[in-house]
Amino acid sequence: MQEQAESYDVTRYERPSVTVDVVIFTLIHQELQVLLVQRRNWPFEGYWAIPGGFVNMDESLELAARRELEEETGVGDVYLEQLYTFGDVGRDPRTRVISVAYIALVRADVQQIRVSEESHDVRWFPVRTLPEQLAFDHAQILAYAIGRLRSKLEYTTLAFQLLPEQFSILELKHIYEQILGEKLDKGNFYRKIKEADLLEEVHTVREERKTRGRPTQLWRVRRDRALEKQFVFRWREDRAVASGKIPKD
Amino acid sequence: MQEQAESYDVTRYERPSVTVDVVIFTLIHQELQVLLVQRRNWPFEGYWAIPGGFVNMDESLELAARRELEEETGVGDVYLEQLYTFGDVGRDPRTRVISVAYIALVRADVQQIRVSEESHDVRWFPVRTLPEQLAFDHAQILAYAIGRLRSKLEYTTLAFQLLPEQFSILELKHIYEQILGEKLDKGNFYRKIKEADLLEEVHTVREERKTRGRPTQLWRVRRDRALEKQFVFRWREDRAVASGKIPKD
DNA sequence: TAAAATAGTGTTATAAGTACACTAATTATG
DNA sequence: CATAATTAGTGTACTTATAACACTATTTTA
Repeated sequence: MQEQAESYDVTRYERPSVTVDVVIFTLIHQELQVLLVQRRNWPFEGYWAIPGGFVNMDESLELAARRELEEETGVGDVYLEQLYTFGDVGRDPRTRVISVAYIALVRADVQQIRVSEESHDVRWFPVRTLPEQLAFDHAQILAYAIGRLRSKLEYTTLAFQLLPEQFSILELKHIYEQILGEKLDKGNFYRKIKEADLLEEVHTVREERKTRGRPTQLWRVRRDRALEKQFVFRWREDRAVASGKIPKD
Repeated sequence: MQEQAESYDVTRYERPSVTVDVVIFTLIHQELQVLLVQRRNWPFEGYWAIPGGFVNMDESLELAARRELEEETGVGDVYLEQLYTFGDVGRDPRTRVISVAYIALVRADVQQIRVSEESHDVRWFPVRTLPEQLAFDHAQILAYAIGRLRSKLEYTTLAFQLLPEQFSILELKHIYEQILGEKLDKGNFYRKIKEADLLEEVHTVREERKTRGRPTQLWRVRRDRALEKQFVFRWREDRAVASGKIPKD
């Protein structure tokens, strides 16, 4: 109510609690996975939930999300994006809670997950085999997050956030297939990623080979192009995003 | 902080205030306009601002936005969509305020704006001639809203929310041009909107003519198709949305 | 030396978007 | 009644992106 302030009194109104929830994605075993915590206390004791926590008075929303992420995974420098704010009245049985949801993408090779005091357990779940019941309205949040990730992948370079520093083009293609949920043509994919001129060859080989066949060529993202904020590698040239609207509970 | 609740105490933490701000768009004189209120009190006294207000404990965020909208414009049944949540620490000098911003689209023929007690004035501003200084971080919110509107128009039927019940195809084209900021080909536009099979003819004529030329054919949106939630009329077949990220203050 | 895996190239077909010229219908006005 | 003006289209050619799929080339291990 920013146009009101006659005699502004901070304590005049009862206030909702504000939390941030962070949907943390990664890629393990070439599969898209999401981090969930198992609740130790009422309500929804024993249920899996999206990690989250209160916003402190002296930190921005994004900072709160980064802190929360750091507490759960020990990971600092990651891609983070605001998803949606969930604020229906009955979504938390304790009190009125408004939750600003974020998406985080962390690299497969750097997760260091911890179990906090408030949780029984912390685990990565493949998005294709999530627990049937989640705490609060977290199933809805998660579904929305996956949809957003899928659609954003089609017009951004977001996929690289999930890959290690060095990767092969077929691995990159595999990520796109995982998140888009469809097979892509190998030849077309090679052509397109080459045309984008976004990658540079890495001249080391991976490990001792055990399989036969031509060895995997490793690549990394060209620093100079990645820093151009304008540049994106689009798998499809242009594509619509899922509607910003969300289904009702 | 939904996974914590050892001995949950509602009063344990200091809480930020939560408001909704509603960026209200309409079309007047074939131009895209936005509703702003002029603040009567400190801070930013005399500055123009996006209308908004506190979220009550017993209403959802969307309901709060609808209430706020109704209070400022008297309009009830409109398109409403959550835009983004702004929560930086210093954005309101009075106290910590987290603001969930919404976009509303109202029809040009139904605005009944009122001046509330807290405002000097309420006015529609063409988006091309906005006040130079806005209150708080509202310039940023507004810029983000216009960008979102522009990109969503390309893959939804959203434009119809701005038109009166009856309209001509050239008027529809004009809206698309206004919001997209580019000229569109007349022939291609006719072809495309006809193919979509979304409109039905209205057999009344508009008013007494004063200009010569073939009279304007009026149309309205077909009820049966508009209700299919899946259906959208895309101006371009597919198009990317502006990044969900927002520039820092 | 053959099999297997990566790393490509070539070609064709389809569809969507763009640009622009052109036709047709209907009205007011001199 | 002729003409200008305005709405309402149609026709067509060009370009580009996507998709499908066959084919070649390279480099390794067994």
